[in-house]
Amino acid sequence: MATLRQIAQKCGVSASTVSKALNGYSDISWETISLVKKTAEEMGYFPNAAARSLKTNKTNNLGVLFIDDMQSGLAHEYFSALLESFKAKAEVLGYDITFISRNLGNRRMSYLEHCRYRKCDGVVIACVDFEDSQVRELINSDIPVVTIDHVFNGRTAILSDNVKGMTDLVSYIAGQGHTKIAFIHGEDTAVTRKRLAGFHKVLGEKRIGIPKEYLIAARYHDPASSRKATQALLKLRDPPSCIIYPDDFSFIGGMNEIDAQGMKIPGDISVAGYDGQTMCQTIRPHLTTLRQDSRGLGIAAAESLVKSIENPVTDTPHIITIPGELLPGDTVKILQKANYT
Amino acid sequence: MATLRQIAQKCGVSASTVSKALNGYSDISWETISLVKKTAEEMGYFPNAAARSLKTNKTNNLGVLFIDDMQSGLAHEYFSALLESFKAKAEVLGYDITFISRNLGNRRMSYLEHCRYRKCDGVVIACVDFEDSQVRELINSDIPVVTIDHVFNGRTAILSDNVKGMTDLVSYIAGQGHTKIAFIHGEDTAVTRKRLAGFHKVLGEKRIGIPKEYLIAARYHDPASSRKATQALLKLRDPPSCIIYPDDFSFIGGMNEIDAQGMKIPGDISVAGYDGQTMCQTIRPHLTTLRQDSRGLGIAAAESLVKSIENPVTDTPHIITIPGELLPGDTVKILQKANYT
DNA sequence: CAAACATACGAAAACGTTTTAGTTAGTTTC
DNA sequence: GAAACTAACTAAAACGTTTTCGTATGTTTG
Repeated sequence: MATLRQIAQKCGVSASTVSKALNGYSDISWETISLVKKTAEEMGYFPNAAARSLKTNKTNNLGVLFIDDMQSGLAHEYFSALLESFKAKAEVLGYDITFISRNLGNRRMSYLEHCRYRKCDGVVIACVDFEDSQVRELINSDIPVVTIDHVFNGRTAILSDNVKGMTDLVSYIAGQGHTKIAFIHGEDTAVTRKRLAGFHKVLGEKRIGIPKEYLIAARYHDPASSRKATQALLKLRDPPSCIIYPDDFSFIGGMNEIDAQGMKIPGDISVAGYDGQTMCQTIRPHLTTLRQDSRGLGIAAAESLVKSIENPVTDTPHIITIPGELLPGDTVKILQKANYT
Repeated sequence: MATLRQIAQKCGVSASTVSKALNGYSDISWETISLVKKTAEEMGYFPNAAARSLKTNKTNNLGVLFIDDMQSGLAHEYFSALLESFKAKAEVLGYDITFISRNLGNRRMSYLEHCRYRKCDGVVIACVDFEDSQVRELINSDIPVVTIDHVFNGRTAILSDNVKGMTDLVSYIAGQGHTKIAFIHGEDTAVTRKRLAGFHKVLGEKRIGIPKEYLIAARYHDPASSRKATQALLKLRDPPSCIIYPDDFSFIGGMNEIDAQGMKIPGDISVAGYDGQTMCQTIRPHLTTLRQDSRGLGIAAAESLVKSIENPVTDTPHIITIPGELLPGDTVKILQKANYT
């Protein structure tokens, strides 16, 4: 690889001049600049990232902290799309990405240490146990951070609009005439609480009662867990006419149970998911669900993070909420068209 | 962050001594080593990756070249699992990973240039157009490379065993008494050719004829494309009793068509997929398919790549074939138990 | 006892940049 | 025509390591 010095030699100027010419300094003549740029191009010059970052303390590298242990990290379509779009946007903005983990080789290190070791200019955090002390250490550090689907004091956060999403979904279901709506929700997280809020809001406004048994917890992304919950719901003396699942994948577990009971969707029971996973929009019947704009989240995260890196003074922490989109699908039966209130 | 010099000062030795102590040189006394290590620990020392790699020309970074344009990169469960396991294994071996792309910021660069810019110690290439001239440039470079599911002259490759996989799958189907087996195969790639070879091998051995119309091309991972192919197959005067799809996701398209025709799986027609995607093992009926060990591929890739980086002399290019596993499922009807030959 | 050898350490150069603080030469200004 | 500017460049230090080649002791040898 060509170095600055080699270009300098070929152009008959000093290395500093070449550096300045390439970096747009104003005290270099136009002729020199164009000569240098041309030779650099010819020689296939690329700056040595290590040398540059050693000097500038900037790496043009963004850390990505997605789950660590356990599987579901990239398996979740929600997160793989998020990562994909984040990466794409980061690239456009001139940044590469590096996965942050708890240890490299036999060396044990904290997330923060890993970030410092690799000198990440900023970090995006998602899909992670936000109570973890190492995560908190990172969030409380001086490294620019953007979190996804979780808000921290004084930090920029990108949120999928779970309140509005759930509101839209439940409004739609109620609008089809359903009054006996059950919600199998996920574990107690910030996201879950938002969705519960949306759920209660709509039913409260419409004065639709919610029997305690209609709210039941399951694990996210775990069809077996949702199947069990479905079973419990179907056994009730007064079973719901519609079940909302924690996510599209979990719905599959419910579907299996419904099938096993010899019931039909949506003839005998209506269902809805949450996510907008491709697969569930491909199989029949199309699942009624709320598509989360995970690509939008990824893009917003990259933009926000880079902005906070490059304009540390003018940029102040903020919260961006990305709306989802109702996908009506075919799994919610029309009981009676309610008059829109 | 603490630097070597600060540790040196605290210990009353020179920077070189600290460096040597930390890197296990033999000309440092045991007492000094332990003193240095202790102080380094106390001061939370981590070597500056940039400085180190500037000097050693080693970054402990592996490049990952997965698809560039178009979506399906990480959406494919096959690739997301591959990436996940590759990353995990690489971490254990002391390497971080960096995505390689065609341009950073407004700068256009080739894959090779990106690798050089980031000084990747090695690169894994998968899920990419292997005919692309930039890909070939990278493969022909002096950077250690491991390719996935494609063999290049003089390069280490990790392959999912498509010949054996297809052989096992078709043997199983034929073993259930099927003689009219259609294969909707993907675009013409190395993988497709291997699967076709396996397909022909089994049917040839069993003296089962293959009408031309039973071999039909579709696009991988595209249910619409497979649906069309399915439609064509079902319209035949002598339609197959079993259809093999290019992959599990494509099967969904076929399923929709079969459904639309009012036919039942496997009562009226049998089907099989390829991949072993979680979703298709969760819905009912469980898809008969061949699970590819994508995690195994990722692990093998990381191990091979690191080995070739760290032992450049003893390591010679090789091909590793990772077997899959037949998942019998419920979508292939037993016509008559054939006697195993 | 001189010569040879070990042992434990340090000085200094080097990696390829960026950036500050000059330095030169030419041009205005009064 | 000296003083003050300006334009265009360069020298050199610095970033934090690694590594080669010394050097200063002390210990064996023959």
